[in-house]
Amino acid sequence: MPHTHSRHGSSGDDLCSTDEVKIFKDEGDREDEKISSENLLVEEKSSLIDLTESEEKGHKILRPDHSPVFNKLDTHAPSFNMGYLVSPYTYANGTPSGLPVTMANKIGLPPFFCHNADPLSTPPPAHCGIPPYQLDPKMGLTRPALYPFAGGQYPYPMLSSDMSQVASWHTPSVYSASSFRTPYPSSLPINTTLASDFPFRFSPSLLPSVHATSHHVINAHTAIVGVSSKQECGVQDPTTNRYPRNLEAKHPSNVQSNESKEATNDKKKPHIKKPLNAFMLYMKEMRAKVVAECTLKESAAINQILGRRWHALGREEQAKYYELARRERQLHMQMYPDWSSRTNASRGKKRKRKQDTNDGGNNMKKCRARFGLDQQSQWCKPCSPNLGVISSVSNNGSSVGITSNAAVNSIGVGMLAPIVSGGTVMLPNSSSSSSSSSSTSSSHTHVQLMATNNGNAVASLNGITVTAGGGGGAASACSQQLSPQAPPTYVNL
DNA sequence: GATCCTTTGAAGACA
DNA sequence: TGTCTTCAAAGGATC
Repeated sequence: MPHTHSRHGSSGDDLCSTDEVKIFKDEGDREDEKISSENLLVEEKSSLIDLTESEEKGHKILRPDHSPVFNKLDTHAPSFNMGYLVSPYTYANGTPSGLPVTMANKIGLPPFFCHNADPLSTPPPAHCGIPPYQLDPKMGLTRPALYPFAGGQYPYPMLSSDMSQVASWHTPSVYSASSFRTPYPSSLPINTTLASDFPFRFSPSLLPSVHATSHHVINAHTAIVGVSSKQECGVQDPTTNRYPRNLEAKHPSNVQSNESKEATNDKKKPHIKKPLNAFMLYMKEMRAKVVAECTLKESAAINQILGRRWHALGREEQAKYYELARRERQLHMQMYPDWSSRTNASRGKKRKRKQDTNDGGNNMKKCRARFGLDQQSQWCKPCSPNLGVISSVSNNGSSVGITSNAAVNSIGVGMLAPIVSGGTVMLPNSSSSSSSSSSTSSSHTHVQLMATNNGNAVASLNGITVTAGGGGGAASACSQQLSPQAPPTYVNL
């Protein structure tokens, strides 16, 4: 069987040496619990995989609970332990702004603040693409009228009481069916043990009814997809002079005679996608949240955030995704015993240019070059951890995306704040500048926001007033603010 | 319309 | 054995 591997995660560990991720503390004493995956040795990660692989190879290790994974997750601690979960702000009606971190921990709350203030709305599963925001193709991420507050206080608690609602839909969905595709055909036999152990990628119709809970809002997306135009027969790679690996008859002498025939055959063959690895599963789950938290829409930027968060994820949390991925592979292997990644290795003409660092189309690289940042830098952040950047006004002119180095280091997202004259929003300071104190206020920086008539944003941080030009959210500071008229302004926090 | 970008992990190919 | 490459997802950007 092709599903054996001899490698364990490598690139991620490499990143650990360069990718700075600050470990934030909760208000409580959860410091000890926070085990960053960056601290994981390669051997440790390997052990995670080895453990599951040993099971995969038939050495079924006795585990106390093989119930659906998402059930287990209901009780575990949140994935991220950030110290700035608690908003010091109040609602417009003056009620306390949200749950304390400790409570958030108890309910398995992710460390994300959520703009969705509608307590009646149930955020959709990540894959549904319906974030609790209105996504206007022109205006970008928008929200329903959210600025009815008075007095200029930032009305969006980083963690509102409504977050319990968020928790209710987020936490179970970590491994819930709603978060993952259902790639396997119902006609294929399913090992019942496995199926019961791995329900999240089966639709209710594909599984015994016992799994068809109300939580399992299944996306009908399947791993078997029609052959798209991308999936053409392999061509010789001009850079490597290689021929696709999955087509044995791709030698030039055979290509001409077999090309059209195989192309026809390939088009008839359903494309069986690779099972998702742990990180992919994590991304699929978390993407919608990241999109909702900030103004980002570009997947590349979002993936950078998710990559950071993945590294910041505790070992235990990661292990669950590794386990999930292992089951994905296991099930995939059962469903498609003849399939191997080799099958998909030559889907199209797509050949990456990873080694080409002079790619002029890379906005991040452009931005780095413009601001003299090294290649490891992300988000146009300056090198100093004590610097921050106010990015830009969002497209609808009613909010401003703010990102600081601290925010990037901690959660990797920009903050979206409404522009109000005299409005205030807080940026989380970096862990280096925040003590272990439980005082929330000591770990945040107050930012005064003001609107201007020309669509720019004026923000005042600790008495320093800066102006940022129009554009998008935090990521847009990179992708859109390349105009010399409106460079991002860095300020000391 | 195809490809790129960006991330991590899995796995095959190759030296 | 180690290195390289591709593909999984995602969607805006670019060609």
